[in-house]
Amino acid sequence: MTEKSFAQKVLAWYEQHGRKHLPWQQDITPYKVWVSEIMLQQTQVSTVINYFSRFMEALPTIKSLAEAPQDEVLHLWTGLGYYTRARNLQKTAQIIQHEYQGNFPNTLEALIKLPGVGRSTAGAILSLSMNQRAAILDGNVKRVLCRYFAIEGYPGDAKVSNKLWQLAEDLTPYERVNHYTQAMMDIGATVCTRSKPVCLICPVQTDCQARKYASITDYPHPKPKKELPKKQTVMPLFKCQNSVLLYQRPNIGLWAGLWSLPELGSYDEIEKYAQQQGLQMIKLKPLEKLIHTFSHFQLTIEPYLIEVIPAINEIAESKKIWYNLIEPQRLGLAAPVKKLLTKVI
DNA sequence: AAGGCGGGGCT
DNA sequence: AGCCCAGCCTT
Repeated sequence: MTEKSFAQKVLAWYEQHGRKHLPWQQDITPYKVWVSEIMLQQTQVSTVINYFSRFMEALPTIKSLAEAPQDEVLHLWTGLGYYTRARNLQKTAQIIQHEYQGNFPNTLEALIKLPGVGRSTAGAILSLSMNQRAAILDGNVKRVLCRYFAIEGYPGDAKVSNKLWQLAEDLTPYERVNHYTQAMMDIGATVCTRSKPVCLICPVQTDCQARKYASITDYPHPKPKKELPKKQTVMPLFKCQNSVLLYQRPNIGLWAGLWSLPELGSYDEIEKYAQQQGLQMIKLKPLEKLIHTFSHFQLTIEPYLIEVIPAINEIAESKKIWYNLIEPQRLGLAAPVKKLLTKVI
């Protein structure tokens, strides 16, 4: 006896555990599958059940949907979100009504052209309602495949997505595609869940690569964090005895109202700045660079510790202070500034 | 508080 | 092609 194929295992699982009593699985039609798929794109099954039933009661046919007032369609959609989908739903119903004599097209190419129907939804309609061999790749299936094959990379990335589609199509059986498709979605939704997957009851656990390496929840890889824009600044710590020169930031913008070190564009500006402030530089020592991450950018701080002698007739300014490191004044400091100050005591 | 979801629309 | 968005829900 030869080893069962992936699809055979999935189909065997479907017999026992697959969902067969959902409202859109009764007296299956392309219309029901389509409406349910659009709803399921954004909402979980338990919620969709009620919306779906109400929707079908009010608009039981493509024709009724095509001819309904838009307000009626949106009313039935209220609470589901993504309202352009409700509008697309009606647009597509009108196209089917007028250009396809009320019958769903039965090819991938034609289905994909319908507004709101992409490759995955088209695959679902073909396989679930027409038992045509077509693959789907919704979030559930993506997760199952990413884990089973330990797919590296973010599934939203085009290269990774192409790979997943290829695998999804290769695995799709020639018989009982409808059951296979339903089973894949069910496994993703009930077994191979995002967190706490129940591998022990999974029909394909033995060959699952992610499970093999005990790294199930490492897959699918998360969306890579966008690299934050990088900015640089030079911060001189002008030090005289136990005090460092700080200045107060304006009341708007970054670090509003907090006290900070001077922020200079480059090392070359230090001397000029010191001169302006009437500071005589005695000794200069570069400190270790400091990276500070904001929500929207990353700031690399190049600090320099500079011993200075202030001018005799130094002018006091309200926005300027000699901050005593031994007996610190009580005032607000920008976080990285606070950190820098602890290093020079 | 962040991230996922399938497709559309913009660059 | 790659990026961002929608609106609600889960984690």
